[in-house]
Amino acid sequence: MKVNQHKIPLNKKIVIETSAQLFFDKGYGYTSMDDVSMVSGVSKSNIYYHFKSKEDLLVAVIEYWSEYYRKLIEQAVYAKTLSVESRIISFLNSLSMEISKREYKGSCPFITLYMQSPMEPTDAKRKITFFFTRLEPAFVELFQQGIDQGEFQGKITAESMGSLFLTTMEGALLLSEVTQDSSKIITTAKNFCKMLY
Amino acid sequence: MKVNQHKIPLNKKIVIETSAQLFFDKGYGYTSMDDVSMVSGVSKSNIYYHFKSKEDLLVAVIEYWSEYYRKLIEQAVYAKTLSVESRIISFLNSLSMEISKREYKGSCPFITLYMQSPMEPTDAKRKITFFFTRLEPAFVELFQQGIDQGEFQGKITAESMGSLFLTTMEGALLLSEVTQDSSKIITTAKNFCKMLY
DNA sequence: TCATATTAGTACTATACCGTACTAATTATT
DNA sequence: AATAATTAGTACGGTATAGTACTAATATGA
Repeated sequence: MKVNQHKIPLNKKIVIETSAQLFFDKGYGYTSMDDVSMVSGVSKSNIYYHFKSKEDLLVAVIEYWSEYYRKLIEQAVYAKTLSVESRIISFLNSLSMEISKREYKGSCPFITLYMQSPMEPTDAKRKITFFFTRLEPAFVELFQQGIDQGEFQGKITAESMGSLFLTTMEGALLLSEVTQDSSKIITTAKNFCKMLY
Repeated sequence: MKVNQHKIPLNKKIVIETSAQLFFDKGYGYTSMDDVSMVSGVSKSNIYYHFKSKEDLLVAVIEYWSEYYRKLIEQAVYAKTLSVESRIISFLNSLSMEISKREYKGSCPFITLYMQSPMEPTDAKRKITFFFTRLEPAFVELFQQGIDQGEFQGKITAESMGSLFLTTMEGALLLSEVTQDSSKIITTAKNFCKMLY
């Protein structure tokens, strides 16, 4: 009846999930370790038992978000019975639903956290960079399917399409936050697809 | 022979320009008022003579960047002898030159500063939102010219094009920083234009 | 000239917050 | 049962930093 089969201490998981939300909502710099302790209900001493520093916790949070989005995107890419555009739209719908749930605060955790990092290279920043380099091929594969199935015309290569799409949607996520307009995500995606026909 | 005709105290200007760079490079939260004082060479007491708080200084910095980019974009939009694409490319070239000058740190000051702001609405955040709402019509006008001159086909409206372009380039700026790849800006723009032909 | 605005310097306060130390209880694990 | 891992609690140290107080010098403008 144990929830926790893999020896991951329960509190460690709670702390990661709590601070993932807090860092995302309030920002890394505006979230104190005492905040994390209070909101999670885990004692501060226990937090420092699991994480040697706040930055160490940040790295764990980034791993958490990486895994979270990796799964989300995997679902979209491998639902091969649907058209590429409908897979894109359903993926973005789940994204924009989450964003409106959090009242337009915090569009993309990776960019948000990267921008809140210090100038110096850190493990956190490296992990974020790595996430994006891993992400692009997934989108390229998606558009390759779209080209192969004749859904999009091959005016530009699948590589360019995937890269451009990722870039565009990243911009849409951020601008939807800055302009408080969650509809931007879907309209951007639709316009993008229109240009590909 | 006075540089300073409009009664703007010299030090005030120096402080704004210095902190514009520091906030951009190091980040708002990682820049102390003592840093600003040391780098600018203006005494801290004098800084607080001109700005009642650090956040007040931030607002001035955002106004500075707004004006800076407004001018840059104005030049691009109203150089009507050139083709739209070449105006876009030359505008983006000046952008990416600046970015490589600062060694890929700090892509878009507005997004960077917005992401570093606290959750609560602030004057700074409002000014950034305002900047982007003002920015979009300028790009729309640019693409309207492109359609009118037959440079782009009207597969989507000039409104959609302008909005999509702004979104895409914003994403390119950010991802060029996160992935440390300044070429992304130009390649993104070129691919974007290719899709419009 | 005289008032006002701008400047530097120095010292200081208040506080938020990361991280540590230590104790002791409780919960796995073997 | 014994050992190790996980947990809470409490208190505190150290430091960075926003902002203030006050004095006094210098520039500016009327």
